Amino acid sequence: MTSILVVDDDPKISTLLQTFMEQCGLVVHTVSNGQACLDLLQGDTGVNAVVLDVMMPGMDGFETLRQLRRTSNIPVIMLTARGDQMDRIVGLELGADDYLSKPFHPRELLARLNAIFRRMQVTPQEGELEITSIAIRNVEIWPERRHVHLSGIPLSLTGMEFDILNILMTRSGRVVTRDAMMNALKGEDWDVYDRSIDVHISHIRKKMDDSNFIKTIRGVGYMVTP
Amino acid sequence: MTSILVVDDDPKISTLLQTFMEQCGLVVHTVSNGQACLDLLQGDTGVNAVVLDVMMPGMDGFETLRQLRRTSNIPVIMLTARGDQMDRIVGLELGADDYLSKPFHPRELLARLNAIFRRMQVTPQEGELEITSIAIRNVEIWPERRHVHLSGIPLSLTGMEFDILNILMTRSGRVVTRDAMMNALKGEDWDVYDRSIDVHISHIRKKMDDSNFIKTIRGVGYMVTP
DNA sequence: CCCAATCTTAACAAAACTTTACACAAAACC
DNA sequence: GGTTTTGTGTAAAGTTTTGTTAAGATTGGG
Repeated sequence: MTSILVVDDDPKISTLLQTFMEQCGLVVHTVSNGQACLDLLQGDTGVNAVVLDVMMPGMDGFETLRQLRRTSNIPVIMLTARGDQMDRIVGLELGADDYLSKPFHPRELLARLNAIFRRMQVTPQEGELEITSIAIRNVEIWPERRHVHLSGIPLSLTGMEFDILNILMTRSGRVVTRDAMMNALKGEDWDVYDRSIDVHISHIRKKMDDSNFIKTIRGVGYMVTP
Repeated sequence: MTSILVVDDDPKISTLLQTFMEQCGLVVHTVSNGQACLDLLQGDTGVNAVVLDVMMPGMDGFETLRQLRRTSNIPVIMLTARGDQMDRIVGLELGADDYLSKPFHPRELLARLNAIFRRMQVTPQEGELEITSIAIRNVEIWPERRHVHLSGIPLSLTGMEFDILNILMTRSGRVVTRDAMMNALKGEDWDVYDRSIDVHISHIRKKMDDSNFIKTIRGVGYMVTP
């Protein structure tokens, strides 16, 4: 029995999706805000996928996704304002599995859910492997433990430095923009001068005594190559 | 090594995607019609995903996908006319994994491919342990790592210099026009005075201490011969 | 409340990229 | 062949972006 959680503050959409999907044989739960979503998914609830609206009062969809991804890789489809390319890209970078632009036909949502389940080919619960460490070249990082080793020797980083290195290694092989970092590290409501990140990068490089591990992609951001 | 098949009758799009994705370390094949796509995928070709245009003369994308799905569940991203909701729904119901509306930025296609691979748990790192390089005469280049060796000695290039050398070596034996370079390196919306490339070429030649490795094709562009 | 560690901002230095300018070379023309 | 036209090589100046340092501002523990 496949179970879906719909997170949307607009009851019209929630009930529309609920009735439509229930007719198609799905179990549907609905909540109206991000916090409730996180709370609900905290335990082992048997939910197979989440449909998450971006625009919500209080904690928005991005923030919800960001926090959700700390502990879970449950499939998430995001509902974005129509045609907003930025929303889509941000969502995918934060780890969304798909998105859907409003307005949309419930039928299309269903098609996408099917596509995701077919792709996964395994029941969602099975696929949750916990990452203990990521190793790239002579650097190994334990995200949960917040430890880093450089050539096997512990490296002492401050909180922000660790977060930045962590996000770069987690997304190795892809460029991470300063904006993406700020979004992933704190919330949208973090208006920090971009250059603050440059300073942290500089400090990390100095502590690592290696200016090449983190590459500068001029005009875009930074990257770690696997 | 991740391998992609692009199916599109428009050579402009095919080459644009090919150059962009090759820059990103993917192996890209292109064919211009659905039948060729099916023929190519008949055997075990090691292709990891298909990018399929909907609107093609003869067998269109839907028919191609339908026949493909009889024997394969390889990931397929469809390219649809912009904003055509019906196309998207039909495509997803036929078993497409995602779609992308034209016009789109190659970067977004890449983001979606990554999303699909992540979902499939075929993480790029898994297949990319092997370092692939292109070696021509006394020059060896590692596109993913962004490293170059000249006669076995590391050569220090700036980002733009590397990109230019990389595209010339990736497409060795063929002339690359300045326009093609600008398209491949940045987006279509990059209005730079052509001569900027000449200056970079000049710098590369000086750093390599070799004016013959990159040949000038007067009135056309530049070329590296294997 | 004070101190110390950390984070942010500001300012300047350095690097990378683009544009300009002119010398030179190749092709086209007469 | 000599001249004009066109395209390229490259030094140098101009612009943008990033690196680095150091001075505030913030935070959290004692």
